[in-house]
Amino acid sequence: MLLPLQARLAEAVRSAARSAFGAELGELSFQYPPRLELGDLALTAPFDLARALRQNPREIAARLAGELSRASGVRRAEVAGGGYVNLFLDRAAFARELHASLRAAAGPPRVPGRVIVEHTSINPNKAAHIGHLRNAALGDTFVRVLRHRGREVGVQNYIDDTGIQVADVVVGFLHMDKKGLAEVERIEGRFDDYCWDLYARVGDFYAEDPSRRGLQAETLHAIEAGGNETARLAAHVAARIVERHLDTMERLGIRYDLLARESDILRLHFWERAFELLKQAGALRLETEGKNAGCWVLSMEDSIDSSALGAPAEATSAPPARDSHPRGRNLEDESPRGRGSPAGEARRIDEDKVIVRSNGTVTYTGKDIAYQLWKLGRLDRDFRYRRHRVYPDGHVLWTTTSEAGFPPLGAAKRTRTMSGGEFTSPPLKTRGGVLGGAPLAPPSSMTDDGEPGAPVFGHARAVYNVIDVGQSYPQRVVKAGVAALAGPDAATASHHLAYEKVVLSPATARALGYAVGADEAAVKVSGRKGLGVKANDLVDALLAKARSEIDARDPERDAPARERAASAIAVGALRYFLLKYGRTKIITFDMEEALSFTGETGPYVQNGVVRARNIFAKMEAEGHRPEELAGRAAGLDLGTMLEGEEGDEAWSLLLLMARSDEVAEQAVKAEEVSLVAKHAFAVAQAFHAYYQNPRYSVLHAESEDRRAFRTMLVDAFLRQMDVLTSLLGIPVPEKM
RNA sequence: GCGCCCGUAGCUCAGCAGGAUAGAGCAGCGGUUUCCUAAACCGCAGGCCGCCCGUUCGAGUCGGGCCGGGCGCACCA
Repeated sequence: MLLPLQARLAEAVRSAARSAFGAELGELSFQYPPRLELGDLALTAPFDLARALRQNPREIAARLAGELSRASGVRRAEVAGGGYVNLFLDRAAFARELHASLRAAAGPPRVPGRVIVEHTSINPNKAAHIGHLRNAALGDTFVRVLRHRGREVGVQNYIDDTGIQVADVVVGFLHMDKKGLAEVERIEGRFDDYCWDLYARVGDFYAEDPSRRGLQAETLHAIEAGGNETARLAAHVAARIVERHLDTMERLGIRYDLLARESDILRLHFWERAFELLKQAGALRLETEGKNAGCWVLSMEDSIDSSALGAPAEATSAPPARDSHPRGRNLEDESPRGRGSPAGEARRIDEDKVIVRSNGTVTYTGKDIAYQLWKLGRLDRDFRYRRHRVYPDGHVLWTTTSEAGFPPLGAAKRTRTMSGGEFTSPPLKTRGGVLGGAPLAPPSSMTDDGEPGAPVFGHARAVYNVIDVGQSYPQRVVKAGVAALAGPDAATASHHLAYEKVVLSPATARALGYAVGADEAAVKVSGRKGLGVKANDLVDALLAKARSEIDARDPERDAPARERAASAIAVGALRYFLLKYGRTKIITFDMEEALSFTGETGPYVQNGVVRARNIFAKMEAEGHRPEELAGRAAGLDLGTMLEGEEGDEAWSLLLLMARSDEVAEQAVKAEEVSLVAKHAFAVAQAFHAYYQNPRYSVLHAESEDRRAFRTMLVDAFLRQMDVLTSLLGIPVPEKM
């Protein structure tokens, strides 16, 4: 709401600067004076002009203030401090417009082009833990904010179903537990928890006898080759764990559009194609001597313009130098250091990164380059798709597939073209045919291939990969590969949304049964050791806490209502907890703190909304019509209402709410969703304070006009919070 | 060695496209419930913004250099 006004005022400032000083101002931003008495918006442009013009900033400010005081929407403008121009807005007009726009709930204009956000991407070999939740909460919230700001977003969850982590669990089943596919299928209960324990045992199994690592390699090869019992077991494990992960995330309101499986990337030969293209482009070099002899390497030095890689040292002026990280996967384990790389070994910087090993196999990074190229619509291959699950609201989650019946790109003619793409590769063979006995319907308008009705995936204008910061280096390699093949623009379109890990507080680690040294400030989560807080356990603990709080307050509440509220509070508490920290901050997870429902927490935010709703409920119970009253407020003398002590307080609340869109926009630009969380808290806090004052009672207002005015304020708050809580994925219970 | 992240109140963190007396939450102390009641509100106390130098009219915010902590720099993912 504030954004259009700011744009208008910025234009007025520019034109004033032009006419008064003949100066051209670039981007200018508004600030907020520290106190309401000083003004509603502050302008620091005079300082910039003063430098350029070598004049006194206060004099410049005076000229600008004169111009701006005539701008529409501005009541007055005054010079303050060393040369600020402080603007006082026309409160009545602003309030009217704000309320109208909140009631209309009009979104921002659509921003053309598809955006892909990849998040979660947990190895499908064990239960999700707190670190994975941070990834998912971050990604999911970023998606919500992007959509709010008009982007069309596709959410992808990458499933590494052929990787070493799945192989380890398979080793555990086959060689430790002596269980084959049939036995594993019969395992009941929480399969992800079962594998969690098993995975930890496999670590010990290898440690006891290093030669057992051979089993790992053997298993991995069998999985990649496919068509054997081991591969079928791996597929079963991965598929079952993925279901558990999806269920876990569903508890938190986190959903996806597509599961992108690594096995499909392999079987549909994405890498082979990317390899060809990379060789053609001269991006890869076959090393003939040295330690990388026989490998295809990607040069990290001269690949392309280094600014496109977001090289950290680069001080690019255009975008805020925030995006200095490439991308990777949701790493959950400490890297197995200590084996074969003794400390103190010479560590010279590698300018080259091996993409294809001397034995001809491709590295993870190579596969990732292919996947990233596909996301950007720069690979002339596509997946086949089929429906994976339908969420309760009807939303369909698709999965990639390479199975027959879902013809890949190249087999059928493609109606939708890829930007600049050429289809030189031979069509892949496909058997076409039937699905579940039913003949395949012709492709829908949205899709060319695969199961009918699949939307277009890939072909993104921008890609955000939510991956932990530890993988910044491999992600830079991916970016370099993309740059080498698709140019700097494609690299720039690839964003690594890097976030720091979650570690455990000593108290929490001890509670989990781990010995913690007195000098340790934090304990690292370790999937290999089975050390960590499992996501479902955490949600369960939050639920239990919420239930007991509800019982203490309102023992009469019926069971379903109680459960609904407990769930909302648990989810709200957890999501807010995960979102309130900046993403580059290591979160030291402490169970007691996470279970807190007071202070700067999700429940505090929820409670603000519930209290506002209570006002309306009470009004209705006493025969008032809040909706109607709020609508009538537009006809009030808002100018008078917004004066005086109450007027000031109401005004500051309105002004704060009005900043929401600006905050969301900043969150997108800075790739920092904690801004939205902090803002939602601030708005709730302002409302709590206002609400607390009995003199501002809506129900017991001194006049009908006052009541209408306050009703409008509460109505605006509810509508704004509806937006903000949705952005954060925080549900609001009917009652607290 | 090179690179990245972090270092702000006792604790956990905001603030960082430079701007007006540095803000929250928790913990502590003291208040506020016949009220749209408290998962809340008000007040008190608590800060060489790691250190030094620089740029600037102005630095917690930018640059350089240190110090401390974490992470990365595989033919692992």
